[in-house]
Amino acid sequence: MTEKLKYYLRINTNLDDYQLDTIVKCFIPKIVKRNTILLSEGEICKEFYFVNSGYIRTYYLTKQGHEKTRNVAFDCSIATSISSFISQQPTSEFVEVLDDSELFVICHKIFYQLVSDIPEWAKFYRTILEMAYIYQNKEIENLVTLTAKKRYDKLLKEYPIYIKRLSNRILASYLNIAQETLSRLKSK
Amino acid sequence: MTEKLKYYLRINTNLDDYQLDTIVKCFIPKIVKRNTILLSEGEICKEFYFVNSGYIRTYYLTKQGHEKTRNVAFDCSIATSISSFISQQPTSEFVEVLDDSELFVICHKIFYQLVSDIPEWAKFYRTILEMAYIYQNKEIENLVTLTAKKRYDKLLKEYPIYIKRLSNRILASYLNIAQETLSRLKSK
DNA sequence: CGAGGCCTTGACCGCGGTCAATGCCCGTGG
DNA sequence: CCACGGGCATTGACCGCGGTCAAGGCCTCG
Repeated sequence: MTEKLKYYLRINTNLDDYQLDTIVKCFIPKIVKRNTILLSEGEICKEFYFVNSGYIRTYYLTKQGHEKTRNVAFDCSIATSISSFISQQPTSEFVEVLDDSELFVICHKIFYQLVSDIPEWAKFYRTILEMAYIYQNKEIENLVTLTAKKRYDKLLKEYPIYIKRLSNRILASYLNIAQETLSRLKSK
Repeated sequence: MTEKLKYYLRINTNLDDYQLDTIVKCFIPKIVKRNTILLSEGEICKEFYFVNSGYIRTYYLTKQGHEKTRNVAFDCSIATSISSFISQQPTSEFVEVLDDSELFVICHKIFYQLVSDIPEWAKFYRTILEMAYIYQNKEIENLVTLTAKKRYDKLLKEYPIYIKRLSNRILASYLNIAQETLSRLKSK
């Protein structure tokens, strides 16, 4: 059951087999039903997820009650409310399971224990941060330079999986446009 | 001349005096005139700056030729085109000096040498990444949840230095609004 | 003194949001 | 098995925020 997690770590780190085993043991499997909320606004994020199957998203709510999806993690990838996980301050995000999913969970304390104890894991953590930074950087660039239509076209071209697997409601909130606008964009 | 840099490192790291000296020696002073471009779109970012006096910004150009300011580093803070510095891929950003400034520069190679050699520096680097992530995260939240006026009001309240020290042209591009709109917002 | 950059103000307008009505799909319970 | 209700998608009408374009004034610097 831990094959995907092991595979993921093997290709993203230089951990040796012994370390790999140690680390994998720190992850606890968690079976969750679709629509489960793993973390709510105001809570402190204590968990870091590896998505074994299914997929999950992070989003926040505007004052007007609109959802803004910031990230979607499909299977064989990682996710959490990074800001809160880092800072251990209350999050403004929700983490939600979008389909019946199998997750592996590592808690904040053990995660950072590994960062202190295993240099190669510290390096992996650094890489996560670097990638997360670059991802957000692109996201900002898209938001401030592209129209709604161009953001849609770009996503369709670069990451069609988002368009295939997400409902219009969530896809729209990910692209930061109204659901009605997305519907109109698609019908062209 | 290196007092501010030393002070900055002392309060942001746990480096001992010997390490501090080693590191400070890796920074090279650089005096630059206002409007100097330190890095242009398409180049690979090789330098990391500490702003001793003056201030610098990063921005990019849209297809329509509009500037979008993403970051301003005032004195006693750090700056670079982080995405490109991390990835060593061509940047989409410009780094520009906004006033006659004194900088300390450390090059990419030595920076990462220190990351490998001095664990405490690796930790400092991690903290930079964490802070940069959180900063961008807030920026996205502001962009997708607030109107132009509210972004201005929030900046005025939380970081009035931006409004005081930046020209309207640059302030507008930082807030992601047209200069004319900013002018109208201010006159209320 | 002139040129160029910056700021302000007015007129205009289009992108995309809001509101509302309708249709569709699907899960649930009688 | 069908009836019903709720969530989601679509479409139309409307409109407002904020961008664009243009003109004019002011300041700075060569």
